[in-house]
Amino acid sequence: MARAAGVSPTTVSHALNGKGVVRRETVERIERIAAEIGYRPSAIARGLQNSRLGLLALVIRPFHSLDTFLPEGVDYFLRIAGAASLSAMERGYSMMLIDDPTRPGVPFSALAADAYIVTEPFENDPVLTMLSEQRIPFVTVGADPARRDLFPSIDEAAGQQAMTMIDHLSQAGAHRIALVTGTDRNDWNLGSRQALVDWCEARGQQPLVLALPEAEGEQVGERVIDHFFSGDPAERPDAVFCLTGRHAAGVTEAAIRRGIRVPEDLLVAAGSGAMQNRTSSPTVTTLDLRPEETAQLAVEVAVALAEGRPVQEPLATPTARLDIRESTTRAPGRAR
Amino acid sequence: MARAAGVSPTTVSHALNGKGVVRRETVERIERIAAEIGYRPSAIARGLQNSRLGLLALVIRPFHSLDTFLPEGVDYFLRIAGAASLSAMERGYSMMLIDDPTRPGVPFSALAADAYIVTEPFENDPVLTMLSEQRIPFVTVGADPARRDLFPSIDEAAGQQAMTMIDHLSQAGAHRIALVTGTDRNDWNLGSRQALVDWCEARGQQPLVLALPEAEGEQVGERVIDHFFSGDPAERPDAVFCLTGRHAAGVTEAAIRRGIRVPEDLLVAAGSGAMQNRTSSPTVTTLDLRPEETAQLAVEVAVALAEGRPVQEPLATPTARLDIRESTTRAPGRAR
DNA sequence: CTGAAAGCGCTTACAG
DNA sequence: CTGAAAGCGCTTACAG
Repeated sequence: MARAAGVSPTTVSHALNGKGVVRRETVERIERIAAEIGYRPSAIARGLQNSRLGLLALVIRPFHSLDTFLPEGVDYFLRIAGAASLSAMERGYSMMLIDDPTRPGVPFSALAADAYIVTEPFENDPVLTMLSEQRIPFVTVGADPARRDLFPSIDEAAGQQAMTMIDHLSQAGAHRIALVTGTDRNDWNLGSRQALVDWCEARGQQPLVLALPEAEGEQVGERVIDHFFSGDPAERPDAVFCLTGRHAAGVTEAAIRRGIRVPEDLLVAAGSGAMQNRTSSPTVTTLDLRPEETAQLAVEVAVALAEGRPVQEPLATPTARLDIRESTTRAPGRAR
Repeated sequence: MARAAGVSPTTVSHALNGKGVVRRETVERIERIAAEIGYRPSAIARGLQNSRLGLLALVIRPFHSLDTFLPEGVDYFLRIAGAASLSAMERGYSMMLIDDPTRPGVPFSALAADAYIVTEPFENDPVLTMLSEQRIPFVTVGADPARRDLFPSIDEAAGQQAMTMIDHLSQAGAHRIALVTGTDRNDWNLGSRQALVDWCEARGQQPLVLALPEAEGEQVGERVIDHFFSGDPAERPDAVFCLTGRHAAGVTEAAIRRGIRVPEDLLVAAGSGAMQNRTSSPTVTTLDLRPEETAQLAVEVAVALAEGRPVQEPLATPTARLDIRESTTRAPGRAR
């Protein structure tokens, strides 16, 4: 480019960036020639100056166990990703969706972001360890359960969200609530579990909790029913609260297959919604986690960190919205 | 790092990349120290060598007129983005979701991808012009209607997909099919329109076509009905084929509000599905464009281009799957 | 107003 | 086996 315009690289740089002092005509000539030959400064070379590319990365940790962003009917991750990409754009950043940046052989780019957003980190998550060791800015959505106040994080208040549902089930007539969590050791699973345990303790009940792999989706239905309904009839739950929508869908189906009526004999609810919960019969009550708002907040924080600006803590995700559906709505007078 | 290990940068580079010849012990020492101080080579500096970052970019052009990746109930774009990100990872690339890289003030990173995927480019799309001028590799999903064979593209066969639906409507009893396209001048809208025009011509009919903004979604319902049902009764369609699921949802609602029964008096179908088409009453027949497979193919091509490998043309998106629902299913004997 | 020099943090011939 | 030099494509003091 410098050669084409017959000037030095310095002048090209000055002219195109409006820095320094360059004669008007020179600027115009350089701009014209740049347009002609389709010259654009290399983003990489520019990034090298201040080690900033204007790039954010989103690491969706549950992907690790789920192996997809698109579990059938589950749009949570995609909604996070879409909203985060949008928010990033609005702030002049690009957003990159990556898997695990600690894996050997990741592309250069996976380590080149100015700041990272890590959703649902695991206990002692190696991704956070790496990021913090390298002093790369990051914010998590849901804390690392083992390092709660060590890193900037957006609190999910998993326990509080769980209580919203537990209260609802209780009001809907449940006396004995069983909880089905996933197996990932993240704040969502652990925090929700703790909330139920505390709640049961306060009422002198033994908590009924089962952890099953998120990835198994609807398939876990039979196992959940077997687990809670094969023992002492006095110990059977009258409500099952599954953290994932697909688990709840599977439980609902399995219950009905076994002749357990939903909601008459058993209330079922999910801590996060899947499409099938809106279309199944009965439809299933869920929590809408409002991932779009969470993503927006996360991007806001990530950008601040990338630019070295201070972040106002504490940060929290929006309160989940309770979508009450048939699975927890007993017709008055028809309750068992 | 070099200083910390008491060796030259060259040796560090050799040791960490397994290139050149370095004594075993030296390699080990360097690796140990690197681990200790959390040293990782800068992705940007490495990228500068071969101007490759291992970064792909996805430019979803309809975003321009839609202003969101998440129109209520429409998961098409997100499914493309999610699947593309996944496929990229599998091939050792990161995927970046960006808006319009030609806009002034875009982040450096938006111009730093090794190859671009542009979905649904517009006629004479400036994004393609810029990319081709700068000799940045790219592939489009759906051709630029004005430069059909100029750039590598994955053919959507919009006309063929439209014919699938037109044939279905015809078999379901339609004699007069109206088409509602979007207003973006892309291959999808233009190709589908052409297919209907040809089909009508072959049957000596005047084509009934209306283009309305994609972004208006369900709102267009009334306008579509007004447009096609206010004139000469002999000229009224007995089927409306909307390219977008939200348009179809709006048309179905509006028709019913006006006392036009669906499917008895009017068949309605959509060229791409939205959630509401599966849950409305009646449910609406749609085409499933299988965005995941399209995304996977696009990434495959983009990676090949980024690595300078030849691409096997012609390329085509998978054949859409027809999801037949109530809006085009007349009970036998009950048809008008 | 313009350009030669140094530097961003690495890698790659090449010389020792 | 190791390191000094050059270079990737820019930008930023600084000198002229």
